[in-house]
Amino acid sequence: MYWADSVVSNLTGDQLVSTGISPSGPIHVGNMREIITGDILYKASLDRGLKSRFIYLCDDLDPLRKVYPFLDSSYAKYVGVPLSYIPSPDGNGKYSDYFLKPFLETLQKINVNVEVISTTGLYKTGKLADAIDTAIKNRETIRKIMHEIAGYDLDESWYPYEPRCSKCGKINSSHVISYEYPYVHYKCEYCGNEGTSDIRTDDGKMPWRVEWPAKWYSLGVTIEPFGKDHAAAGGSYDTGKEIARQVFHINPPVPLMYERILLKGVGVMHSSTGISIPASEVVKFAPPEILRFLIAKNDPSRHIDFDPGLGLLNLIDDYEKIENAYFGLEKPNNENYKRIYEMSRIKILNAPEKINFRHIVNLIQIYKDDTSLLEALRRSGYNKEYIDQALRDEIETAKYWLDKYAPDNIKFSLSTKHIDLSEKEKTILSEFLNSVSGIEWTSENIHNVIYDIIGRNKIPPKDGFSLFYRVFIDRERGPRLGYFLANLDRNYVISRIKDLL
RNA sequence: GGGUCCGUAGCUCAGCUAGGUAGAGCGAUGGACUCUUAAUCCAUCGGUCAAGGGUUCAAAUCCCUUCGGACCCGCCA
Repeated sequence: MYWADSVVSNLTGDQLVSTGISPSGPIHVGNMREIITGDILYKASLDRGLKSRFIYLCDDLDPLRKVYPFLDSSYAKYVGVPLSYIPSPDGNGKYSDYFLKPFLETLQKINVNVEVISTTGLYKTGKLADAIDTAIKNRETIRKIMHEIAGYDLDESWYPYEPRCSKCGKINSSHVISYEYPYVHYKCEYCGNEGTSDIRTDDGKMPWRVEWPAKWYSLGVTIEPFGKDHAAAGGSYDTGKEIARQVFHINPPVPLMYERILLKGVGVMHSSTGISIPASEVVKFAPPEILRFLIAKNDPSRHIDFDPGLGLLNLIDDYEKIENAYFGLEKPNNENYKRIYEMSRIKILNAPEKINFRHIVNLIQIYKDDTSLLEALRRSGYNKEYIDQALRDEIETAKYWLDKYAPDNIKFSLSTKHIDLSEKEKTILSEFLNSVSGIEWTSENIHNVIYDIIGRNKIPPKDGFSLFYRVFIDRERGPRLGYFLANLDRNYVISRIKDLL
């Protein structure tokens, strides 16, 4: 059974799938596993006929942990201050929104319709006040759970609440002196300020290990995917589920641990080390369904090696295979192909997309203007009189990929360079000109003509083919020749050869 | 120290939450053919399912142990 269907197979009643990513920096491909896994679970739950919701909790009341490499040193003063209370690196609005915005735009593109909930907002509107009150009143129980399950040694003065200092703004520097609903009295160790927090607003927050089950409780979360870092023994899921049971008296959500996405040949992605690709970047160089596909087709417990270079083309081929199989045009290569396709596709189609990505990658290297590109596309089966938005997007995507991620050996450009030819080579090209004027301009015909000429002249095929590549793209190898020339205008081909003879 | 995942053909992996004849793609080999940004078609070869033990009429599949690999957690989330 498909992994997502398996997770929801025993559930009954209303479901709430919850995900969360901190907007402390650029949200990268690795983070996308959280949200897309959540989306797939949500869809699987709906497909099972369960009334379901899907939320993304944006942890924007979390403090800035440190001055990340992508921040300038002026951010030192904001370390410890919640992300929603720090100015954006570009000077407009909040820090958290700066990183959230491109992420949300990406979600649009990959058809993830999630309710975005700001954690700051949750606190501010008092939605977590009941949970905070309960947690504080049961702080002995929580302390015990933390000790027994996680090995934490929290002293008796510990409170499951971190006040936000009203003077310096830091949320991780105060200790609680006393609590009387709804007020927490604290002293800030950083600036010495003594103050009062109202738990009915965002004057402070619960520490993560308490906040997580508090969210389950306050929102009614029933399904939650999370990274393996939370899944270790004694980790936050372990303590969270006990706090859920003993303190909040609820059942913890069905967990789904997922592995990381690694960059092929590089390793784990970290915003801090610079080896990461922002999610907003991926949808610029890959069709949007491919990002979904990457995550939908792999079992969450398996890590994913993401290769934005040549591997991307193979991934796209793989997707096209599954799409074709879905429409009965090809034999499936995966027993879950139907579900994988349904979870990956961006919109429902009646037939597979016609234009192959590799094909576009080749065509845009030949045709630099829309008119000739459109002509070439129409020759290869595209049947609109204009370049529609979907095709336009695909072209832009392919261009961007070629420019930034494609390996050199698949790049080429039409050559106008003069090259010196031997007599033998001139003979071959002349014969080609003679044969080619009368044929139908198809890849097969062209290939046959060339093959015949090469054979007749008794030269090694390799040399014969590379001659044509030298003439047209100034390289020794290239795309399949018949296919390639068929995509060029016949008159162009003829005149280019004539120029050289 | 603890945890998760992985180990099945030369390679990448499927099969494992219904235990019932060991699978696919690629590669290799042979053949056809038009060397082609991973050409196409046909055929063949190829596995003690990491190892050991247990449960069972029956184990790649369930349980235990060991070995090897990757990753995660250890008071940050």
